[in-house]
Amino acid sequence: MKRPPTMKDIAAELELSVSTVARSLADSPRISRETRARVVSAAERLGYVIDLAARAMRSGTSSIVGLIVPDIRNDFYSTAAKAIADCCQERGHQLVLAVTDDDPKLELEHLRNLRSARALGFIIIPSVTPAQETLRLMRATPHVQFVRNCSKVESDWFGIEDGEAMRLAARHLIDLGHRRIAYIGSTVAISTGRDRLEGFRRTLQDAGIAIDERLVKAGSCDTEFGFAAMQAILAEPQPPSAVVTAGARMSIGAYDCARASGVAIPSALSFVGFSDSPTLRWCGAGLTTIALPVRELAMTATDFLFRKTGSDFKTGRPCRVMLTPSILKRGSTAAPRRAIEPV
Amino acid sequence: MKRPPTMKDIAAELELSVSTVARSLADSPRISRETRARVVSAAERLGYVIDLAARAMRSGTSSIVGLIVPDIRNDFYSTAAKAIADCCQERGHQLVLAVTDDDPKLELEHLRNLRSARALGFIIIPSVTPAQETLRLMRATPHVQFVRNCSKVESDWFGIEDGEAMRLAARHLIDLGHRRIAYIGSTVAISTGRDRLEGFRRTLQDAGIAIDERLVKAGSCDTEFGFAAMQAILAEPQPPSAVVTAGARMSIGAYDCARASGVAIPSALSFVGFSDSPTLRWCGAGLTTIALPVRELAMTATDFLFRKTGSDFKTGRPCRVMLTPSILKRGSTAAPRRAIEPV
DNA sequence: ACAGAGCGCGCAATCGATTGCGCAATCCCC
DNA sequence: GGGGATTGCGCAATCGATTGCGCGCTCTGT
Repeated sequence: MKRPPTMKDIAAELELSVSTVARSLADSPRISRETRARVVSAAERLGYVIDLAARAMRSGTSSIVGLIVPDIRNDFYSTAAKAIADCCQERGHQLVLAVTDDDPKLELEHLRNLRSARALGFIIIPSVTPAQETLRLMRATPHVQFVRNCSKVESDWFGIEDGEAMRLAARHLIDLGHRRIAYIGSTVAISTGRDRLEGFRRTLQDAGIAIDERLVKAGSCDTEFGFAAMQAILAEPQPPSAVVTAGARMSIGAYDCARASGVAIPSALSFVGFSDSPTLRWCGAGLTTIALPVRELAMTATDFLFRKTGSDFKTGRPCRVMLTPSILKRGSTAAPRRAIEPV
Repeated sequence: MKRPPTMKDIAAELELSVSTVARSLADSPRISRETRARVVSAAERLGYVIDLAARAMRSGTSSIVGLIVPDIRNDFYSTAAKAIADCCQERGHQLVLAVTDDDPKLELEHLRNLRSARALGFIIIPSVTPAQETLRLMRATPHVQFVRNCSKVESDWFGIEDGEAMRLAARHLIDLGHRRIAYIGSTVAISTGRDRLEGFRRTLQDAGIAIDERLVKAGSCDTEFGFAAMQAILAEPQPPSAVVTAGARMSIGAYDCARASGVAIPSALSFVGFSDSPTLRWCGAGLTTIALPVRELAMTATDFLFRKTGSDFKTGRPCRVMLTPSILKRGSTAAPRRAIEPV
């Protein structure tokens, strides 16, 4: 519990001034080789570690990087968190984890905290409806938006080709012979929800398939919604032969509901999940799913944030990076029982 | 990017001294009601937020809490992280996430960083073989050990009844009629690995069942080991009729291997998983698994850490809290094909 | 041998919040 | 009405690292 030694302690030990100690540890050229060596050795011996608070105060900004996520239990975000943590660790930054539960109030509070901590910058998956002040704070601090994009703030955005993801899913089902395909996704209030649904619609349209709006469910991002949506879809007089999901959590809920309802997958219903994790391979004969290059995306975003906060950064138009998802074809999709001829 | 306003700005605005501003915001009784109100309103108007670095410097300790985990993608740890993040958020602390990958070097580096940041304390799931300096740093900072216990440091420890967990698993299988039961767990170099194996052994012994050491696999904590261990077990001339796993990651790997090998679960092999997550319910007819009260445990541990760092804390003997796991009986366990009579 | 150049190091201010001490004004009571 | 008590606020130091400036010493060239 005793305080770690400071530069003052080292200076006293060696009968030097604090300035000299500071310059030695900073590798300043104005210090003789010998003195530097003595200082470095004494620092090590005494167990000196720099006081980040003092440095932050002096420099006006800390080495803290914020990560603002709706849900850390979500495999998608925890994978991203791991990648981001790795990047931060490499560069000697502290990663502050802020979980919002998609609650704008919590989100704002976390943003305020990060501002209090004079965070160097942050990576944010914006909540569905950020508060006004949240937007202001975002504009006032270097940051990147991750996956979701809140267009009310002009920021750099690192996302996935959401439309393409759904095109892959829908195309796969269409190729298998499905014509009546349901969609369960997140609200169109978020960019990702909008783009995914858009991609789904377009693909079906391009294939000349009419969309039954009763089979299109877009709502909240949680497991419960997925469950309820699937329930509603199964209760339709003319249930679909396939379902596409467009969100990791709701995908889980939807699949859970289908299983609980005794629907045979894939013989009675083909199911395309969203996002990937080791456990998903277990579902029945494995889950056909949309895989996202999460780690790559997260590392790209973090690197960019660091470059941006660096001194040599020229600010230009907001950067926009989109990585392409892929589809993992496994056992939860198959041709429909009776292939229906295209209309 | 412009600096947030400071107390000095507020003081200038109101033609007061910085001291008065500070005392007003700190709700000191030595300030008139009117002045306090003016200060508070000006602070709000200017968008003042306290500079945590300055406060940390003055007080000698920041409001940062460290969370040192081997793997944030593990559902067990991410659930704990969520609970801990919630606690921190409630109390206005920043949670710094440090992922070690069970690498002692990374672990040490993170500990050094937290010391640099003058962290208030930390919650650590110790790596398998912490470095000497890691132990020293642990002793020098308030912390609690979570789940795993490194007995080389006398700390407060919040864990689960590991022996009891395995007793539940083994007992369940024995009651179903199994007599040849394999064990796949983590290395006995960690406390949890030791205690779990111990619990497994004792339960079988108590039931008068001899243990075939060829069916006992204890190794690293990862998915790969689980896979390999299961492979080895299935290759035995006399394979078991049931398997108990004692770790979330290796449980996944083991199950994966069994499936890949075409072993029918539960008819040819009963399988007890470890830890729980929404997706686990999907495996075949659902996975029988050991459920751990993660959230409760994490919140208890965090609360304790806060109490410990508080001023009114009387230090006594290290605290030791053990919560009890439960077993979720689902579809991956059943009676063996031919019940074997007890020896 | 002397002036100027260059090297090595210390002084002191700074960042923002906090706090012990002190000063002035008002108040109370007898 | 006067002395002590109380109230309301400012001064200045402090935490630890960083940095512009300057001082003294050594070295070099002529």
